Amino acid sequence: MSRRTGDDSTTSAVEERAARRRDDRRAQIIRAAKQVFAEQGYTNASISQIIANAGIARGTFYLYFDSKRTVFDSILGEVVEGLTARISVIALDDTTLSPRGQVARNLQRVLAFLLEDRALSQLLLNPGLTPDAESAQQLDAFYERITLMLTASLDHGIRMGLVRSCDTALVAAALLGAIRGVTRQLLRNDETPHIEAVVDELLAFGWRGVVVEEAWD
Amino acid sequence: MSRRTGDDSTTSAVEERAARRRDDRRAQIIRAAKQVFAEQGYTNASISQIIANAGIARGTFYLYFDSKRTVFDSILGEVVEGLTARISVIALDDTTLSPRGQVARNLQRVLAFLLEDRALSQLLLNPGLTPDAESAQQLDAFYERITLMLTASLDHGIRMGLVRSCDTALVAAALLGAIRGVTRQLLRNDETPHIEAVVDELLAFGWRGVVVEEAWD
Amino acid sequence: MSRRTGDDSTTSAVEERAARRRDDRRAQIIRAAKQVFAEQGYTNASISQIIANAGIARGTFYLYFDSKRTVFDSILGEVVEGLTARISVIALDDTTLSPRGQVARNLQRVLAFLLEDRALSQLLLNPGLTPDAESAQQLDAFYERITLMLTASLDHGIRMGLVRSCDTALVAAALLGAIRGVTRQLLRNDETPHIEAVVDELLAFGWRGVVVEEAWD
Amino acid sequence: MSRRTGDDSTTSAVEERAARRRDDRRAQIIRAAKQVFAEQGYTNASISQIIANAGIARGTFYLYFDSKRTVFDSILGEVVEGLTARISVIALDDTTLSPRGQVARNLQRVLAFLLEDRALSQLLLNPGLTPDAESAQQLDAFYERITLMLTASLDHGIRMGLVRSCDTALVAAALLGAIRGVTRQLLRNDETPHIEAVVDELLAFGWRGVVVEEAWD
DNA sequence: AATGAATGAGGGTTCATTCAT
DNA sequence: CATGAATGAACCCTCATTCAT
Repeated sequence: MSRRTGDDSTTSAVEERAARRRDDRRAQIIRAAKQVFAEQGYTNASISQIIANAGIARGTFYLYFDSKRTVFDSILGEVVEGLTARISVIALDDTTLSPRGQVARNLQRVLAFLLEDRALSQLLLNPGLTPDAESAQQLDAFYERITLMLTASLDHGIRMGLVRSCDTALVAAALLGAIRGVTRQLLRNDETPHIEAVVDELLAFGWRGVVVEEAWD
Repeated sequence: MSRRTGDDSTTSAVEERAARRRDDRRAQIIRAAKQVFAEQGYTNASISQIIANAGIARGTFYLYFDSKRTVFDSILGEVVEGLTARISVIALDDTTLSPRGQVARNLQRVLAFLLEDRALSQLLLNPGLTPDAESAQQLDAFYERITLMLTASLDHGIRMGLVRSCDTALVAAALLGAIRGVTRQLLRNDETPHIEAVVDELLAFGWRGVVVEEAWD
Repeated sequence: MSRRTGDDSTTSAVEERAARRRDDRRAQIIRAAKQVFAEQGYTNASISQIIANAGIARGTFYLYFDSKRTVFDSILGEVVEGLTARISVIALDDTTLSPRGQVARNLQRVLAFLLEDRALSQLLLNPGLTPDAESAQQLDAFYERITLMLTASLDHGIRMGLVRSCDTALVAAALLGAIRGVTRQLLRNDETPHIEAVVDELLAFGWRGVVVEEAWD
Repeated sequence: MSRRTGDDSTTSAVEERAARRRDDRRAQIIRAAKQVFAEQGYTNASISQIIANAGIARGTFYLYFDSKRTVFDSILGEVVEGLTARISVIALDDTTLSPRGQVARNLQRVLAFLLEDRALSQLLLNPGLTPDAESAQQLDAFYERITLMLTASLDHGIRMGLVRSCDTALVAAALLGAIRGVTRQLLRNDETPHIEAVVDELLAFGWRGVVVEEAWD
């Protein structure tokens, strides 16, 4: 069905522009939807609000997304993916950056990502804004993954004599909770904070809580 | 909406029985609604589900509550009130129980309360399950109150030389987050945990993170 | 959920009246829907038209039927069932009524049934008014059944020496078509016809065809 | 909408080619639409299906037809016209072909036309596949015309002593119905039948009915 | 006090039609 | 000529709320 009459074999300029416009529209809708979902939650949000927010007609929405649910899943996928991409596993044998430095870098990237798109963060922090139990589980699964990573790190740290002996699963939950709590706090205030300072403070809090003192710094 | 508090002496036995029946019904509906709200969130929950769960007729529901919203607010009020009642301000001059002991007692009471009614806890932990932004703010306000209490305590601790110097607002947010994180974890597992052990672990985590080491037991 | 307090074990008068009212409503909706479907066809018909025709509110419709489709199926089932019940197999050994008489009786009952509810008949005569191919096949299956019955009768008649040798399947289709054609004609005219006369004429046509024997080849 | 009929001499070759291309496109769309309408009925059919079937873009459709309705009317007109052209009035004074032969020839032409384009025939046989009551009446009017022709022929035949005395309107309806019934049957089966044999059988049925004369009353 | 049939505003979605490119 | 993105009216259905019994 695509035409191309006397053109060279690569994508023509016209097609390129069309593709860009299409992506723009999609992004525009996602932006609008994200905001509405973050404010109202999935169920309460209405297509009417989304399209009003995006400044498009009812039918246009369905040109870019199959359903209300589809946009939401797109958004949720985006945030989970975005975060996952910003977290790298701590390497204890890294000679260029200390474990604590690596954690700091992870935190910095994550916080920067979250503060950049507050609506997205609201969705991430509130599993209840989600369409249904199934969707909430997608988020839960993400958090579970993080918690397991943290638990494993703590376990490893204990074996290395760097971390004091403790119920690592519980402490991991507490650590993740602390990060979420601080993030929530940051989002509440409108001014963008000095991320490095926040990370330092957060690390100081976490470190002094879990470490065996003699073994560190 | 509940009658009789001052209870003038003319109340007959008949009236008393009627009032008790009324309160029972109310409680029955609240119980049913709480469960449905916790599972589905406010918007997704339907009156149909609530009355089916309560085993009453549609009209009966509206005999006891003005609207769907009203039940929810009742429930939310109940949980906030219940928690507030279980938290007492730390008294540094208390000679019978150390500050740490007082915090432990608070935590124990709060966790016991939450684990006792899991549906309630879900609502508390997920502001997104709430009817709207306004209602979510009621919860936020509660958390804000707790955070301010914690901040004040930390500030006081710093002045007394018990707590290391830090961004107390941020650390307070982290502490509250840690508690929420652990609670969430506890609710996920079905088995009821040994609360004292959890509190010990949580305290150890928080303490070692915020204290000036030399100054404490 | 059903109550009954101090009542006898059988259905109470109240319940009976409620059941009757319920059936009345259902019938009222079916009546309205039948008319709309007959005039517009399934797809073109709208719930708005049906409820306007029935004089009820939107929600009320869904109190009695799960969906637009459900009403339609109810109606289609009713007509197929009604017709099937009015057709009895011809018994050649019946001593009280000749085969031709039996056919006449069948035709009379069928025509009377159809003329009694013209909307129903429209649906029966026009498979195209149906929701989809699947639903149309339900009708087709009915006609197929009738055609097979006719074919079998003709085959039997040939073996008995009563019917001239012919392509019975084709003649059966012609016979059924003739009946449908006449019915269509009757429905077009508003006045209710003298059914017996119609049946006589139809039978004469089927039996003997149209010619005056002596005058032809 | 189609240009050039009187065809003034100034038409250039270029214009001619353009006109032909235009007609081709039109035919292509009609072909696609016919199929979709026959399968789904007017209302169920969507422009999307038609253009997908025709392999053209959305806008192109509206370059050739004003609306969905317009294509349908074109198609309906085509079939009615095609049939009308294939039916010639019976001439009793024709010395080269007997009346029965003339009827046979009519039937052959009609059946051949219908079997040639099954989609068209579906539309013809199912007034319910039509946009609305108004459109259905166009079809009805066609059938009415045929019925009147048949009635007139029968009346004439009676006056000539060739046809037995009967309710000619009713018998005409039966005859037309028989033809439609047989056609429907032929369309159901996929294999193309031997038309002459069918016509013979159909004529025999109409002429003589189904009985073996000696065996009855 | 209790019931449940009835209501109608509002939800998500589809689709014939238009128009800038 | 041809395209396909954009439009918005209209569709089917849900559900909080009311009210006669």
